[in-house]
Amino acid sequence: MLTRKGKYGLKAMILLAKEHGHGPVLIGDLAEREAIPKKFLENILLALKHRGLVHSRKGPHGGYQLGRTPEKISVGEIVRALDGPLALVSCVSQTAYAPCEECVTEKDCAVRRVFQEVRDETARILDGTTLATAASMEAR
Amino acid sequence: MLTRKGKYGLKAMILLAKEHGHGPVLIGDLAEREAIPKKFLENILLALKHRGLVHSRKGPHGGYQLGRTPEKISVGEIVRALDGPLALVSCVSQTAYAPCEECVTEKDCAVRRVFQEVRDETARILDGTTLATAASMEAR
DNA sequence: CAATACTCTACTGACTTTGTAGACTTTATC
DNA sequence: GATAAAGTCTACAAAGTCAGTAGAGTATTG
Repeated sequence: MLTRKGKYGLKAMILLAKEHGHGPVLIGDLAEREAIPKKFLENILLALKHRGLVHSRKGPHGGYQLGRTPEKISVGEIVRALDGPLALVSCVSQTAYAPCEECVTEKDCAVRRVFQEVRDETARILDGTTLATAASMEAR
Repeated sequence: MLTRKGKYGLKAMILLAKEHGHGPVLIGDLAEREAIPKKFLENILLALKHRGLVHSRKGPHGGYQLGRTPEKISVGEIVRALDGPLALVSCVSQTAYAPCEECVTEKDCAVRRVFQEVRDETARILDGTTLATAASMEAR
């Protein structure tokens, strides 16, 4: 499941993509426009900031902006930053590989092979979709 | 994430597929061969039984067998039975659709569109892989 | 300096996951 | 029909995760 954290984060990032080039947006504005609890969104944006996906400015006229242009930020990056690896089993994760404890024969584990394919397709879609694409899907 | 329940269930089912036609297999044997806690596996097999994916026989010479031939049971069915819907967001689930509470404009929600595609690909792979295929991936 | 706005850590309640316990039912065999 | 084998079912518990809140701290503008 995509957690609320991930969903909220994606929605906020898409909104920031739409506002890209128009100066920083306040957490409060983001929270209100997307109906996200403000304090929760603070945590989310902070995590995104630590990954360099957003930049922030404090003080009056502060707020958040995308860390890169919308064309250069993928949905996959955001999901990984907030919800962790895309892989459904750790033994097929690219970003957080870990062998299954009990799995002796990883090489020919059918579960692994099938979920490797799922991961690859998921990554293809999510890493192939940028914020620019996502933003353009929505009516203004 | 695929839960342990799902992973254990898949492994047990693949083993049952390999043993298909050779009579019932004991829970204890399944548990030992796949290093699954026996009591936990009981619950898992029970859930699979309630979905008709396995048949059981009590008493001496009892045990579990597949409810259908390995060609007619998909990995997707097993995952759904044990871990629930494949969709990462409820608003794109085929088996358990539910609109996002906060989402006003479902029609042009970019998150939804992207995860719709992910769900469809995931379902294509998992529903398209049968236990027969999975079993044949593994060396005997 | 005062107000604005982001930063960071820690906490909490609810829920889910991963098991375990134990009493019960059915079936085969002697 | 007694006995042992084996699955059935409900309930419980510990640990972990999720969703959200609290509050003190820091940087910036004017």
